[in-house]
Amino acid sequence: MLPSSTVENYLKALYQAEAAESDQKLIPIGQLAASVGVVPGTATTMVKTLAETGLVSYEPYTGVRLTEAGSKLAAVVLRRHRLIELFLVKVLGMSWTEVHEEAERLEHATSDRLIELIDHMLGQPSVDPHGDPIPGPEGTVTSHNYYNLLDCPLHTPVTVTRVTDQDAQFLHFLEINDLKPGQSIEIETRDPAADSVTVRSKNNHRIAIGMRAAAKLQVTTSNS
Amino acid sequence: MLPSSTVENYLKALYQAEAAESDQKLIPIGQLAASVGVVPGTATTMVKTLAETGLVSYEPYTGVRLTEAGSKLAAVVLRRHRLIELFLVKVLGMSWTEVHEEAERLEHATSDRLIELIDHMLGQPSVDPHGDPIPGPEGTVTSHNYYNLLDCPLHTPVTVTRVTDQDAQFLHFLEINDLKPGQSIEIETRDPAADSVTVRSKNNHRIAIGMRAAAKLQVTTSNS
DNA sequence: AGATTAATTTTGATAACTCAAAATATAAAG
DNA sequence: CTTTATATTTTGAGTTATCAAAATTAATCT
Repeated sequence: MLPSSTVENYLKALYQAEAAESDQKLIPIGQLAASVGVVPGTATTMVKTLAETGLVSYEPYTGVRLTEAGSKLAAVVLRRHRLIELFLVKVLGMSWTEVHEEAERLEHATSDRLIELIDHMLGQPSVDPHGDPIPGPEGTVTSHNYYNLLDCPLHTPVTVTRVTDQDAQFLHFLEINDLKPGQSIEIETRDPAADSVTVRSKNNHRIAIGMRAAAKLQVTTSNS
Repeated sequence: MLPSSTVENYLKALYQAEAAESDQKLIPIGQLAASVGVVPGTATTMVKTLAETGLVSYEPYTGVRLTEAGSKLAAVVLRRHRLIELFLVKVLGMSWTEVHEEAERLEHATSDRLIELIDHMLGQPSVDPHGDPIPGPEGTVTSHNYYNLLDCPLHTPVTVTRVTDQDAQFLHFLEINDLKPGQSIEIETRDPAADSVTVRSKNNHRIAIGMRAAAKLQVTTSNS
């Protein structure tokens, strides 16, 4: 039986939560519920059926974790999502700030066939417009460990390579401030007390962003 | 409230049933149920709620008809479906024989925005790969009245312009016999007793097809 | 008209997903 | 080590869409 889009969304949320916590601890139900957008009770019920299907392992009052099978399925959904995003940007000329919503619906309606055609047309890309890695057809991911604006070296040119937030407002903010993936920037100051990071971007423009936002911008140095 | 894909499918089925019957009579519930793929009782229930929403008018034991609103919505769904089909063929290189299934799912997951981008990229086309007319953004259709292989003139070159069946097997049959839309053909014989129509296609190939199939092939003469 | 047949509607159940709010378990704080 | 706060689970109920099968209506055929 093929999974409903609801199931796909739960798995995807778990996959991303697990990826965010680099260690392999359980995801609490409340967090899962919040990111899927349901009340906690609903998530509990759903998780129990996912556990019966063998897609997650569940420890009551403690949390959930994807099984091998669940993780693979989630990766396939993310593959669809990210290839669609890139396709919408590259082929249809949509803005990277708006493709997330669209992909969120399309990812549940595309056949494997179509996804592989898109993959081929795009030249088997490895990252989507936000710099998120695109899993392979079998759900294998090659994930890099980038710096973010909080731990990268100061006064050193770095390139924005990944943005770990899909909010259109935020992405738009990055766009108008030359902080899109691909752009070269340099950190000037980092002030935890002021909760602020000062960035020098293209054309020597200076912008201060909060540390919450800074953590969402991942960068690479020229030698990595 | 935006309509569920189930509702969209019911409306689409009704729209196409009404288009098939050129006169404006009611569509019997049984027929609707069959084309949506549910048992009649289910269709009855659904039709009653559609009637409450004002999308259809319903006469118990007699049949259903789309209202103005329902008709418009159905046309918008068909617009999505047909633009997607053409897009899949033109841009992604899929075969016209296989795009129907894919569009059947995608049509419920595409935003107006995306549809208009596709429309623009394709140059605001008027027909899909099967020759079906593409309704405008507001649900307006310009429908032609083509001949079909049962009533077109004999021994006269005609061009296949529309195929009113989405079955992949059938479409594949047409493809390998040079009967795709755009192809020029000529009717040689028509024999009701034998339930057979003989067609001469490109390269003087002759093929006999049943009248049931012949009725699904619409053609235009050179002067129309 | 009366009986048979065919289509339609109704009824009762089910599956998947959800919420609100009560009950319970765990963690934190005094 | 109790009390309090927080997170989780359970319970009861609602929505949408479906089917099987019984009941009803309409149509057809002597």
